[in-house]
Amino acid sequence: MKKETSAPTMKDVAREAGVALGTVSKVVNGLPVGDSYKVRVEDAIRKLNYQVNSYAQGLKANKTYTIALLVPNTIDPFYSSLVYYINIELLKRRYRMLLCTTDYNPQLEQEYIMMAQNNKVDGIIGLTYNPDLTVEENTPFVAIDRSMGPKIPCVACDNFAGGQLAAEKLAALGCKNVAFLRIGSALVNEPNKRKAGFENGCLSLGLSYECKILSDDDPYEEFERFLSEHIHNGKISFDGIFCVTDRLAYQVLNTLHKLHQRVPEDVQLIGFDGIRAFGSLDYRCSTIVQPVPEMAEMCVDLLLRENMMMKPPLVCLPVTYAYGGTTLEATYRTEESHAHRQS
Amino acid sequence: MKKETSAPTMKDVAREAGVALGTVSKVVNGLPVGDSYKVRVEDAIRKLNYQVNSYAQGLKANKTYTIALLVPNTIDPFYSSLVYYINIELLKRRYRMLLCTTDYNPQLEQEYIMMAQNNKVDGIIGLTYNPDLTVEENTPFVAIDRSMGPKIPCVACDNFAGGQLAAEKLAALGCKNVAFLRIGSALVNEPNKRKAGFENGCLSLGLSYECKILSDDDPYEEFERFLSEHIHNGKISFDGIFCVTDRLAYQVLNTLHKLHQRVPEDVQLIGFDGIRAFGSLDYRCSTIVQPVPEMAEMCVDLLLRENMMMKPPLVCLPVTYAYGGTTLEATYRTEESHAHRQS
DNA sequence: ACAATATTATGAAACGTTACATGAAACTAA
DNA sequence: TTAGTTTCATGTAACGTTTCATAATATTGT
Repeated sequence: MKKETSAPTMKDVAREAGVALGTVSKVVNGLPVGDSYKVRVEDAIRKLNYQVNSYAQGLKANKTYTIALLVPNTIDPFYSSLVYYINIELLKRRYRMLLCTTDYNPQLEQEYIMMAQNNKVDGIIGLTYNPDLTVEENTPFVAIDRSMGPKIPCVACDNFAGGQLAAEKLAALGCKNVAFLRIGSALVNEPNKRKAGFENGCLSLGLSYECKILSDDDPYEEFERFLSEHIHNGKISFDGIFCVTDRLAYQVLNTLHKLHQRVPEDVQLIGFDGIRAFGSLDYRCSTIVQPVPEMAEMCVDLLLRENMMMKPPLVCLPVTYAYGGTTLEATYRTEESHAHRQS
Repeated sequence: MKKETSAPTMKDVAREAGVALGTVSKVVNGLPVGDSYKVRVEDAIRKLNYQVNSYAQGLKANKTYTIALLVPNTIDPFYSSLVYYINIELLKRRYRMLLCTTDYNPQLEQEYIMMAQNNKVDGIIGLTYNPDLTVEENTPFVAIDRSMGPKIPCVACDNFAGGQLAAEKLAALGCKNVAFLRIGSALVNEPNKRKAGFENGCLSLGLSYECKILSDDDPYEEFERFLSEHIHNGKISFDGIFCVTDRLAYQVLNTLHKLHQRVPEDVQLIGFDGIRAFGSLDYRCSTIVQPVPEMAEMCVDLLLRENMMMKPPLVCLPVTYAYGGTTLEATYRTEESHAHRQS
C-alpha cells in the first residue's frame, strides 16, 4: 500500500498508465513518444496530479537552476528594482534566485559567495564593493556597475553619457551656473564617471559649474549648509543642480523647499537612476534613467550564455532623460529659449 | 581517473580518508564518530575542499529548504523591506527564498502558488489580494496583512491601534480639525482598520474629522483638488492630516508645498508604514511605524513551527509613532500647548 | 512469408546524499 | 581463555529523476 501523504512520482504515473518509467520521463520532457502512450501518460499525470521534482532533476543534471544575486540591500529603490527585474527574468527561464543582501559589508560579500557555491548555484550576479573578492573559476559570475577584471563581464549603464546628458539638458533649459552634488568617498568608480561626463558636458557647452562632494558622515547637514552659503538675498546662485542619485536629489529638493527656493522656477534639478520609488504615485524628480529592465535582462543573458568566449568584459547600456517636474517643461523651454534670444 | 571538472562528493572524501561513506556522512552532520576517523575525514574534506550538495540532501529528506514569498512587487518600500527582513530570517535558519512578485494580479498569485508547489517548497508566505486562493492542504502557509480563514495564520500589525495612535498624537500636538486620506476600493480590510481606529480616536478625543477616500484611477489629481477646496484665503482648514500610507503622505506633502502650505507649521502630517525608503538620507515624514523586522521573524517562525496546533489564526504586532519632521516636535509641542492655553 | 532493417518502449544504472541492518572489533565478566 | 555484551564502522538501499544499452515491435523489400 502506498503512503497517502507523499507526492506522486514518475513511478506512480508509470504504474497508473501501464508504461515504463522512461516513457513517462519522455512525455514530461516533450520528447517523441507514440501517440497512444502519450495520451495514457498524460491522463495518468492529470489523474494523480503529478508534478516533477525539480530537485531530483537538478541532482541528475548536476544543475540547481538557481543563481545567487548579491546586492547591498533590497530597500534602496535602485537595488530593489534590480532585484525585481532580475527575478522576473530568471523565472522566465525557469531559474530560481538565491537572494543575498550584504549591507555593503565586504566580508559578508565573500561569505555569501562561498555560501552560494556551497549551495551549488549555477551562477552569481553581484553588485558588490569588496575590491578583492575571490570567486571559484568554474562558477559563472556577472558584475553590475563595477569592473572586476577581464574574465568577469560587467553590466553598467553609460554613466559618462548620463552626466553629459544632464549637462546638455540643463544647458538646453537655459541654465548658466550649475552645480554637481555627490556623497561619499571615491571608492566606487561609477559615480566618478557621472561627474566626469557632467564636467565634460559643462566645459564643451560653456556652463560654469561647481562640484561639491559631501562626506559620508552627516551629508544631510552638510549640503544644507552648502546650499545656504550659495543663497544671497533670498536668491540661490545656481540655476541648475545635478545630483549623483535620485536619493540625493529628493533630499536636495526637500532642503530647497525649506530654504524657500522654488523648483524648477528658481533652480532646476536633475537626479540619476530614474527609480519610481512609489510607482505611479511617485514623489517625482527629473532624472537620468538607468535602463534597469534591460540591465537585468543583460545580466541574466550573459550569465547563462553557454559560450564562454562570447562574454564581453563590459556591456554599457544607454541612459535616457525623463521629465519629473523639477525642470522646466518642453513648452516652457521654448519660451525660455525665446526669452534668452531676445535678451 | 576522476574528472577534473566536477566537484568532489562524499565518495571521494571517503576514498581519500580511507573510510566508509556513512562515516563521512556522520562527520558532516556532526554525529558521533571515533576520534581518529573524525580527524582523517576532516583532513580529507579540507584537502579536497569538499562541500555538501544540499539538493541531494533535500532529495533524500524530501525537503527543499526553500520557502516561497509572494508579494506584489519588490519596489514599493514596504514590500521590499519585508523581503529584506524575511530573507535574512530565512538565511539564518539555512532556508532559501523563492521570490514571486505578483503585481497585484490575482491569477498570477494563484499561478505562483502552484509553481511553488511544483518546486516542492517547504512552505509559502503570502501577501496576496486574491480573495479565493486555493493552497494545498499539506503546504504550510502564512498570510501577511490579510486573514484567510481559521486554518491559515495571519501576521499583521495592529492597524486599529495605529489609527488610534495617529489621532492621539495629532490631538496631543494641538490639532482640532483633522482629515483622513486613503486611496482605493475597500477590498483590503487592513486600511479600513486604520480608518476605524482613527475615527474611534477622534471621537473619544473630541476632534472634528473628515474622511476622503480617493479613486484608484487618478488619485494624484483628485487629492490635489480635494486639498485646494479646503484652502480659503491661502489658509488650509485642517491642522492635521493622517494618510493611510507613507507613500500617500509623501505625495500629500509635495502637494501641500505646491499649494504654499507650511508643514508642520500650518498643517501637521502623519503617515503609516514607517519605511525609510532611502535609508538615513530618507525624505522623511512623521509616521506610524509597522514593526517590519518583528513581522518578518514572526512569519518565518509560524511557518516553520512543527506543531500545527500552535498556530494562532492572527498575530497582531504593536505599532509605534516616529517623528519625521512633518509634525511639531516635543519642544515645539510644549510651546504650542502653552499658546493654546493662553488663547 | 521470411529475413533484414528501422523504430520505439523498456528498465537498470547513476546522480549525491541519509538511514539502517549487518558484522567486526573491543571490552567485560566469569 | 572464552562466552557475552557493547560499541561503532561498514556498505547497501532508497530518494526521484535522466540516460542509454537492450529488447521488442513494426516496417520494408524480396
